[in-house]
Amino acid sequence: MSNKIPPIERCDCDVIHEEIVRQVKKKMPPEETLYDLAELFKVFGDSTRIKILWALDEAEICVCDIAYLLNMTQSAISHQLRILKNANLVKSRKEGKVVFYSLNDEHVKQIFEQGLVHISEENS
Amino acid sequence: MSNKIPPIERCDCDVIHEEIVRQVKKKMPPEETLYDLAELFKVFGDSTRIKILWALDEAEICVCDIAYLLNMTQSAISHQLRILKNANLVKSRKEGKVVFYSLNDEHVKQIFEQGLVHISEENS
DNA sequence: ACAACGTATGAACGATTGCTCAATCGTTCA
DNA sequence: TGAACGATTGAGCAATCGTTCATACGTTGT
Repeated sequence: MSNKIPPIERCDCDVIHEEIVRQVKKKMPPEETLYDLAELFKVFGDSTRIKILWALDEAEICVCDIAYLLNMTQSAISHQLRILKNANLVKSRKEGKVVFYSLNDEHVKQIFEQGLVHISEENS
Repeated sequence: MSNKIPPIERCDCDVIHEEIVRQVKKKMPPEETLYDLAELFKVFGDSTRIKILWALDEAEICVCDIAYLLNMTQSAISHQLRILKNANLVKSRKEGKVVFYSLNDEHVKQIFEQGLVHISEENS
C-alpha cells in the first residue's frame, strides 16, 4: 500500500537468525492476502457488528427489528449492515418496505467459536 | 459501556416478529462475552499484527528480527507486540538484551484459516 | 563507570471509526 | 397524489488507532 523508502537498518543480533528470517519470509502468504485478512477481522472487531452477526445466525431479521434488539437507531444499524454487506458477510432481501438481512457465510459462527475458545482459555 | 436512556421506539413492522426477536435475544451470549469477542477480533484487524502473528506461528523471533522482516521500526513493532501480549496472543522470553516473542495460543492459525476460507469464497 | 545496543514507553500527529442528525429514497395504502 | 413508514445516505463530530519521534530502561562488555 505504501511505497516509502525502507528506513530500517538491520541490527546486529539477527546476523545469527538470518536463516530463520529468510525462511519465515518465504512461508508468509502474499502481502495482499494478509491485508484482506486484516480487513475481514476489522469487520468483526466491533461489538455492534458482532451482535448483528450473532443475531442473524439465529434468524433472518429486518433492520428495525435488529435496531430494537440491540437498542440502537435504525441509522446506526443500517450503516453497520452496509459494512457487513460490503464484506460479503450478510445478504439482504426486500419485502415491500421492509428489508430482511441474513448471513451470507456459514463460516461466521465457526470463526466466532474459535474466538470464544481463546477468550475462555484467557480466564484460566 | 454506555448507559444513556434507550431512545428506541419499537416500529410497527415487528409486531409480527415479536416472537423471533424474543427468541434471538434469549439465545444471544451475554453482552460482556460479545464485547470481549469484538476486542479480540479488533486485535486481528490490523495487517501489521496479522503479519507478526503469522511470522510467530513459524518461529520464535526477536523484536528486531520482526522489525526487519516487516520493514518497520523497532518502536512500531514493540507497540504492536504489547497489544498482542495484552490480548494473551503472544508471550515473551528474555535472553540478555534480546527479547524473543512466540505464539501463546494454538488457535490463532485456525482462526486465520477460517478467515482465509471466507476471503477465497468472496472472489468467486 | 561508561558506552553500546536491544527494547519499551509516552507524547504527538494524522488517519480512521462509529455514531448522530437531517435529509432523501422507495414502497404501501388511503 | 400525498401521507406514512422502513431503510439508506452523507456530513459532522468525538473518540480511537497506528505510527513516528524522542527518551528511558536493562543488559553486556570494556
